[in-house]
Amino acid sequence: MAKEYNFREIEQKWHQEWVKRGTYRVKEDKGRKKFYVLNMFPYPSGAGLHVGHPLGYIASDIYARYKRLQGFNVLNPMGYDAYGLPAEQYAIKTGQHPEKTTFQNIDRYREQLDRMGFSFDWDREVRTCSPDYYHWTQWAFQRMFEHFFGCPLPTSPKGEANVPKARPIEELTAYLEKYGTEGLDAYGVAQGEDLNFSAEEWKGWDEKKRSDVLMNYRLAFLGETMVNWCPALGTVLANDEVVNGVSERGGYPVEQKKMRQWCLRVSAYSQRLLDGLETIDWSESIKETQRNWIGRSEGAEIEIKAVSKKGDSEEETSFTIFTTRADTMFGVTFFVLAPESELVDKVTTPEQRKAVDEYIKYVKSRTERERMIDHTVTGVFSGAYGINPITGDKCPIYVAEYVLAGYGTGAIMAVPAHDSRDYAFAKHFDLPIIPLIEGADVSQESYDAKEGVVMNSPISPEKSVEYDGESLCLNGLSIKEAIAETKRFVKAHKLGRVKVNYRLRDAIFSRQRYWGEPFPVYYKKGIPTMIPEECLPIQLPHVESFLPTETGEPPLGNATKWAWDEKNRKIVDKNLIDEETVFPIELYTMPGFAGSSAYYLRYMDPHNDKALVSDDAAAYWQNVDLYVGGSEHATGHLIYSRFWNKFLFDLGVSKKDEPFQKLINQGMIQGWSSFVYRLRNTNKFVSFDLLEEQYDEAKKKSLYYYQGTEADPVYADISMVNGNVLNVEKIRQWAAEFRDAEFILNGNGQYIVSQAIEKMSKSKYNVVNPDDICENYGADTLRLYEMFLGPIEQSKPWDVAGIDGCFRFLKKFWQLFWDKDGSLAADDSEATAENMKTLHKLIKKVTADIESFSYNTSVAAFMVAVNELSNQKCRSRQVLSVLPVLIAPFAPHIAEELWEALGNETSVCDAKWPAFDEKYLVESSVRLGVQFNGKVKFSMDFPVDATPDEMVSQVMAADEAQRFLNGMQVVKTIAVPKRIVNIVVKPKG
RNA sequence: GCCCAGAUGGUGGAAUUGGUAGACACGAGGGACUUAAAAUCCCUUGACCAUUGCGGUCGUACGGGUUCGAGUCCCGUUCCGGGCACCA
Repeated sequence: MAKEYNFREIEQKWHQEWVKRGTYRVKEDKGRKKFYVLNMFPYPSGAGLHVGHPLGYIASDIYARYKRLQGFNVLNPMGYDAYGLPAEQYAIKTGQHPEKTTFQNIDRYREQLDRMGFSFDWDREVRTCSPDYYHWTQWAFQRMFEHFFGCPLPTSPKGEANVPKARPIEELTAYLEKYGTEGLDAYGVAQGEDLNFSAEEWKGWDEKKRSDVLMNYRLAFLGETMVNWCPALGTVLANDEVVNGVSERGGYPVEQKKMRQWCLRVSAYSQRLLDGLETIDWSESIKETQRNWIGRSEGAEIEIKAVSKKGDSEEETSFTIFTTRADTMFGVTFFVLAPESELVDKVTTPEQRKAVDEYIKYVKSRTERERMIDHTVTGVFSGAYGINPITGDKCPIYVAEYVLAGYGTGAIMAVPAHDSRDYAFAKHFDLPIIPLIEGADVSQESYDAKEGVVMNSPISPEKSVEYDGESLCLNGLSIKEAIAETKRFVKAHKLGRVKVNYRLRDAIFSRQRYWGEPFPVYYKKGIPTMIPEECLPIQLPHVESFLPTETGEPPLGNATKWAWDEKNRKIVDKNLIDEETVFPIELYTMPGFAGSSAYYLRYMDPHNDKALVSDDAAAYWQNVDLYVGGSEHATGHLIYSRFWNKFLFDLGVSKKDEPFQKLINQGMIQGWSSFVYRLRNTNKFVSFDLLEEQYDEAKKKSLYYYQGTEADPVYADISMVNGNVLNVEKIRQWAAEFRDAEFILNGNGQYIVSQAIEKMSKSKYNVVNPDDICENYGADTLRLYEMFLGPIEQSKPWDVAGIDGCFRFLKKFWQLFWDKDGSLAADDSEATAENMKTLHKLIKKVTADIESFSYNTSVAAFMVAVNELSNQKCRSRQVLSVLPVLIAPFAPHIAEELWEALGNETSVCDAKWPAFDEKYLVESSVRLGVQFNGKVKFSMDFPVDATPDEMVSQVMAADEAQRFLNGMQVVKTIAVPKRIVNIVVKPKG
């Protein structure tokens, strides 16, 4: 009897062995080079893992194992992102406390992960919801609170490089004490607020006022921001949770509300986040996404004088506009303010007051979302006029919602000829349009392109105001030159300044939720104060009622023991609050991204209770060499994490400016959703091929009818379907709604379902569970198959059909090592040249493929090699003993088993990755196609080292060539060694 | 609207980066073994024409171009996916 490939036995055995031997435990080892591989840690949802989850884990595990075989000291950890909204939603849905469900889900995940044979060092596991872990989330938050961002101040320690970074807030307070805001260069003055004061003023203020002022600079700060507030749900909602002004869940009204929230000053790091992208090895598309998100734009801020007639007198104020098109100053025909801008109130004339107030009321009634979708032109005249400093023209100032308060200065100059939004507005309000680019036709639409030659700038010389004897003229310049020239002019005559703006917003950092990190903050007489560092972590109190409350009180308000006793430095009952020594603690919790922002640092030193990470560990592991995860985190986690790391880098905690050197974005594995069709208002289901399709233009989807009755699609579980044929008996047992249903079958007696490729999700009943695959084929087959499916970066639907091919391959691979009688086939016979060629071809291919993450082609290379060796009847130990090492990254269980069978006592993980030797691959001759006029006519063998001349003369001498040379003359010959021989001929004469 | 990435057999996907397109796998068809099934093995499988032989023609979304030679490079078009979006 041949020895059977018993994957169940093998895999179980090695799971136990690995644990017993501690095969995957990692220690810092200064003698070896480190390599840090990381997956985005999973969110343990109630549904468990589906086949899509392991894709990235397998890919990174292959790389980690490969690097280890190459002699690197590899860190490959795993943990759980366990705090946040989904965990809480799941708990609410199942009526269980999140503490309970989260730990249940984690256990289930662990069980599933363990089956797949990953080389994770579980001793380093982190859970964001564990106090040992969030201790350091809270710690980092406190440090952000205690820092501001900027270049060294005169009050900073001497000798610091003049680069902007996080600096202790004490340097700022020392400055303010000495100089006030005079000459201060620190990031973070609140938008639109005039924050200038003298040292005397500062000294005169009380603690509360100073605290408020410093909030404008702290990297973690309390700020007033507009949020989508849903009173019925008692929580803030994200933009995507609001649809048409009502909550997505429940349809409750949502209002715009200004709320005091904790925020992180991510925007301070805009330029560094942008610059850092140049130094990391990420895909161009994800870098581009981040660049868009950061949204740097270079432009100019220009001061505009405004006059409003109030009664008989004229009142003069001024405002600042931001533009990237300084060259279009001569085309300005009006100005626009954002409705939320504080200037609106200042400039509005009494005559226009009523109209403006009404307009602002209307704008306030609209949600952020409505404003995004609906671009109809709205606006109102303020009654005031702005004076264009370049032309001296007096242009009306409008208030319109198309100008956003949060970007730039909340005020713009409108150039209808060269901006489509201004154009639409000008047409609507019948305002003049002055074209500025030669040849641009602006009678139908604006000319927005940044190409062309400037004209009408000015229309006539007197239309350009003189400053110190100089007036601006841009006529004849290209747009680029005109922009530069205008900037120079504006700067030289102090009409404004050159300015860079970023779209990146500060992150709102608090949630009215229970299941998150509590803030280590208490309110001492209304002043937010940090709980002393050595008292951390502040543990999340257990509360029975964790649901958001209707009044908007955060659930932490239900905690009875939730006040800070400053004197005794501990948490006490909130009834003891006296505002003298016992103070209320912050009731908000941190958002999901708090815990996931620096977890990669914690893996380096997960049990340290003195620091987030020890200096030694951080110095050894540096940063993540290879990070694997979904691209959906491009503008979330991957921005926050980079921000967080840069902050910790400024503090010296993190040793690298960028946390993730190389990033691979694995694609999604989609599921095949299946639909059965129920005739409306009946319990009859009709086979899909019997339905008539009609396309509904209004709903933009197909509707289905059977004998005039509309049929509605209903999800059927993927396990009920074979191909596209429904197992009727099975579905009757699956859910009550089908038990007594009538199924109308097609002519073949089958019920056909319709199918769609969708994201794998429990609610779509298209989830394929990796456990079933492991059960039927084994983890090695699953690993191999998921890699074989295609490039890891690509999204693709799960199709179980091809898995047999990988299973067959592993069986063949296994059989290579065993004789018919079940004894080991490997012997001491010498490997043939053919054997060695196959082996080294494989080594070369697999090595190159792993380095470039082309795992699908390396699996194919294995299949070819095994077929060849099998045909060669190779028994040589010289060859066979290399194979388990090569396959170990992909299929570790079978590799270990064969490695042991070959008589090795150590784990295959500690073997050495084989080097390929070119000498086995060198051919004595190479077969090349011979072309005439670029068409391959026949093939010939050439010596590998043949020169072009030799190749050509060999072709000319060949009998086959005479056919094509007959009656022809040679025009040209092209011969590239090992590549191609081409003879260009044409008829003689 | 702007930006990014794509389009190759019935299917998933290869192609040394400009050098014989379709590796490998699935599916399909045919055959061997078997009482039978499963498992295993062998052959065929881009299209069309020829098939008693060689073989020939066309083919990488579409239209052009560069080149001895293009799936690969350039220009234009169409379609699909992703991101951003009154960001001045």
